[in-house]
Amino acid sequence: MRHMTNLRFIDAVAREKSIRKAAEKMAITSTALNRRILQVEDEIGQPLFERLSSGVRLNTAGELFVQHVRNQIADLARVQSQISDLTGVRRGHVKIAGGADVLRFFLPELVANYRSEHNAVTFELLRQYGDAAEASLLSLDADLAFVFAPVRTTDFQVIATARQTVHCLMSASHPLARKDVVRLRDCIDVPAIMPTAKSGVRQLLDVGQMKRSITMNTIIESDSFEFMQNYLVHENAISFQIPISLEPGITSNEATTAHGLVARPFDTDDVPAGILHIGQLKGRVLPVAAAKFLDNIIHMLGQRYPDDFDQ
Amino acid sequence: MRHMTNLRFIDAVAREKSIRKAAEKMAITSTALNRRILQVEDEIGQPLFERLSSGVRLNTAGELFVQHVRNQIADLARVQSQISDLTGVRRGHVKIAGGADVLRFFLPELVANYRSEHNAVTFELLRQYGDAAEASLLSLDADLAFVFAPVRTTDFQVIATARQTVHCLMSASHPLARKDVVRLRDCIDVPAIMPTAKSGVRQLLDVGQMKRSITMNTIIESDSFEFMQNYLVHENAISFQIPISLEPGITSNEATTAHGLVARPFDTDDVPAGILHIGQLKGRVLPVAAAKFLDNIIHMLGQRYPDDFDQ
DNA sequence: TTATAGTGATGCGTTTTTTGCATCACTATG
DNA sequence: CATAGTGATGCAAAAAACGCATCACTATAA
Repeated sequence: MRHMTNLRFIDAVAREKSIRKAAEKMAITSTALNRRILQVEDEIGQPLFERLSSGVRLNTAGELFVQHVRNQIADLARVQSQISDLTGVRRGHVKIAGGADVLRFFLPELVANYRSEHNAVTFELLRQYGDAAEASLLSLDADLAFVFAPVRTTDFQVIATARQTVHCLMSASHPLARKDVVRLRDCIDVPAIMPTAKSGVRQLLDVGQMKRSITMNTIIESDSFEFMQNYLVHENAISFQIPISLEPGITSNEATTAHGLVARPFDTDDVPAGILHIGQLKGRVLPVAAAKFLDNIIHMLGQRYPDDFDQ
Repeated sequence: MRHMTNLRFIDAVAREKSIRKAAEKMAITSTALNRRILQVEDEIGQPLFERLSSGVRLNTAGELFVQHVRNQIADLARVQSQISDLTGVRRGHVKIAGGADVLRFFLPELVANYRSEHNAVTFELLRQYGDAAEASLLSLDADLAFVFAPVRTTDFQVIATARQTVHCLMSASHPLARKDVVRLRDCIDVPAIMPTAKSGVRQLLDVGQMKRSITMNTIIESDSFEFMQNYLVHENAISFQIPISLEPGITSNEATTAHGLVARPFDTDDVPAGILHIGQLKGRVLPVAAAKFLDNIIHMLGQRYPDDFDQ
């Protein structure tokens, strides 16, 4: 859309904090871009950027204006998606922010299903935890976000929640695998691979350790599921995940997966269950594709966790 | 704002339902305007207007797009007003739709007060009743609306209400002027000047006439307060108004106004009191000036009708 | 039926705007 | 004090927008 170029340029400059860098990214000369910025500032009647020796920075007016610009860009996308939807072809681009948990099995399956029906819809998956995911909603870099504990509740509109019990992951031959429910005290001295501090699982585990005054034997900290999983094959350690990131079938009594791992839930008196929140920016009207995909998410969650699901 | 010209053009064409007429209004050649429209349609990927022999008309996609365009225009105005507000000078333009009732004394006083403090703020007063006022909110032709009975409650957000008892207006020498409260049966055969059918007062009177099975002696129907008032000086008739449109002091026992008229309330068992609603488009963030002016409206109503006011 | 007045679309030469190069003025950093 | 980075600006070339004249079409009225 032609009339948006100035707005996109301003957005780019705000992000890059440099006219020259933004110019390069937007494939235009810095001088042309500079003049466009000056022109807009002239029209507004006051500067939007502070000029520093190292580039530019938004001033207060600029902050207001850039928020407006991003709204406009997002709203245009929504309208275009609605208009496309009129002809029957659903087009659009859905941007989702979430932790590694949901990016592992849940979203790939869901996105693939959706795209098999609407192949003109494209997706963007941002691996971000908590704060960062919420910030992406606010800057309109994401349409939907998966968050464990929403912070900015004034901006974050919760659409649905799913209760997730922390599970203990280990080789099928591990002694703990014989239990139906794992207690935290069982894990003392057992070599443990901890998820990254930003993840929801880790925060729940920390709460549990505080409550029971237990310090687990952390040998490795990682945010890579591939690493954890492959490591457990070599050393008889334990790791932690929530159901949404577990391979299907891994919670059964027999190790049905190729690598011979099983998962057992923690007693929720020890490690509290986490509430996974699916949300959007409050008050925003989502593009058709994002709204429909959200419906799918909710449907899938309701189907998969009928007892721990809330809408 | 330069980047908005295309959008404003589209808005104009949608309103005028003719490219040539819109072109004239926007001070541009019809051919230039035509090409801009074609270009936008090309960018969107499908037409926004149907071409008729008598002009153009929005199609479904166009309806969606024009609503978006109007949102953008309004939102830009809001941001500009917010930015101006940063420097301390409050600029802006406030658009208010309401019946003749509120335009008579209430709004002039309020607007004058406001402008004495913020003289960079301009106003636009639209004389519209009910439906039309709500439609103006929706098309963003108005920021605020005064309405008696909101219809589209999904779009109309009520900010405050004021209960208004219908009053009977007459010469101080009229027999009815001796009563403190007027009953509908007192008005039988008394020559009456009725407000226009669209007004809230009229609808309340009609309810009363139905309820009591009374038909008043309507000799004149008008929506001009000036006419009514001046007529009552000549013939000993009665007319009807609500407090917000009454001259200050006219409800006192003595006729203190120059023309010697007094007002007496109806018994609300006969003619029900109307609820005047002040509202805005639901979900919309108003420009600074409009929001602040709304505060003043609410404050004034709360002060003037402390018992019949609700927020 | 024909004439007329209205509509939007289009080819083309002119005008206006935008762009890019070269360069200036300035400032942190080493 | 040199250097490498920043945004701003004069000027000529390129691109976009504009306005005139005109076409094709369609209701409406004579």
